[in-house]
Amino acid sequence: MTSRGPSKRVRKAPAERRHEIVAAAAHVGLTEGLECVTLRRVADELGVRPGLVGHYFPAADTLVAEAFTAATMADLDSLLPERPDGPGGDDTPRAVLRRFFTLTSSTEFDNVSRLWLNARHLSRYRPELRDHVVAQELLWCGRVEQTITAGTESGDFSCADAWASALRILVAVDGASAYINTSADRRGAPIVHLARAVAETELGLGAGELAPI
Amino acid sequence: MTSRGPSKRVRKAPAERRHEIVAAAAHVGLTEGLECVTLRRVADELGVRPGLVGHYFPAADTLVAEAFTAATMADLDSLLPERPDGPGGDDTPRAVLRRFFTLTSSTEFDNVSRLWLNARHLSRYRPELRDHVVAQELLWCGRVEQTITAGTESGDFSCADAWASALRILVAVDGASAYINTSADRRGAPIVHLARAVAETELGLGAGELAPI
DNA sequence: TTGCTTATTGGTCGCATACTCAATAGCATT
DNA sequence: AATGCTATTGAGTATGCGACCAATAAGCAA
Repeated sequence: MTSRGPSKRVRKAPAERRHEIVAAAAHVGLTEGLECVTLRRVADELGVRPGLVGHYFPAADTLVAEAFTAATMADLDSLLPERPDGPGGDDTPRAVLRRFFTLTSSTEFDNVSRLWLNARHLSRYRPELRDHVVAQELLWCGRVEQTITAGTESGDFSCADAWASALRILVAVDGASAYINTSADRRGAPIVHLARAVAETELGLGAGELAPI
Repeated sequence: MTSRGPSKRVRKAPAERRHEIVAAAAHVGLTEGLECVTLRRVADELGVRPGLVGHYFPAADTLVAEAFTAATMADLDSLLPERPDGPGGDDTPRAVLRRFFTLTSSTEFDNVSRLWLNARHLSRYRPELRDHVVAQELLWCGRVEQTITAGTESGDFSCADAWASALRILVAVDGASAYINTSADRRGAPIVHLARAVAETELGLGAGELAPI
């Protein structure tokens, strides 16, 4: 059980404490939504007083923005490894994309879909968050582009403009996940595979070549 | 100029007042976001006291939900007329879709894109709004399906499953509009035409056949 | 004109948020 | 063991929200 009374105060190095706060904020944002990333909610998560969180983040917007980046960065590397054939698995670009589409359409990814939807809307009001979201969008798109380029060079894919194709593939992914809070039960419907189909078209592959094995 | 002091109170028929409130809430939701649809904000818009709005909407969620429906219903009929060849223009299904893609990718549609993004996220927390969004999603999809079916019967389109195609087309539209608050400046990029390209593929048309004249 | 129904007001209450700042106490250094 | 730096607390301010309710007055009907 979590400690009830005012626990003995623990003094930590600023860098460590700050990192701890961002991690807690990322967890709250991922599971409950970025609107719930408040000084009080994050402080509760850590068992500290709200004032402490406010001390490290004089503007709450900064905490929300960093929470988003922390949460999405974690998924990025697992979904799209920086070097498709680097250490940690000699996956072919085709295998990487296959895994990408399998994971992004699984229910494990639902909270991540919610987070992106959340962040893209909240960016309307919070400029600092907006900057972080734009940066992540570019990062993800670049990572997909890397994978496509690698596949084109190895002869697996046939693609004239890797960046444009990456853009279109991500549009399809984001479109499919837009309904996560409303008509998510329609997932079994044709929309789940739209992103995969778009990718196959973009990369000159036959239908089903990026489907899970 | 707007009246400053407490203007003489005006007494209206409940039905009229209620409709007026929903219209004002829809305007606020469309231009400033559904989070700004509060009892106070809507009351200001109308020049009445917040208590009055609260009287007509004992639960604020209801007002937000109805505001969303009112705002989206207005666009639906202008974008996708119920009878493609009915009164008000003997447009062919092809012309209807052409206009649909032209309008949805114009900047005039930006606030509508923001509204949908807004509503789909907010549905996470507000069940009543969620119901309205789901209903609108079905309505829009059905309207696209109608147009596709009409085009298939007239021989303009070639489509096996009109409903599935309508779903995929809307996924592409929503995907393209997901970046409205973040990377909207990328609109000139290939993503704008993705939805149109998806539609052309789905309906067995050649590339560019749904492009603006 | 008088009276009555009820739409509308004005105020309050409880709760949650961000933000500020002096006071406190943990921990490393001396 | 004593000292000093500063991480941390606790309390307070200001703003905004939804919800509630008695008092008021607008406009219709008699």
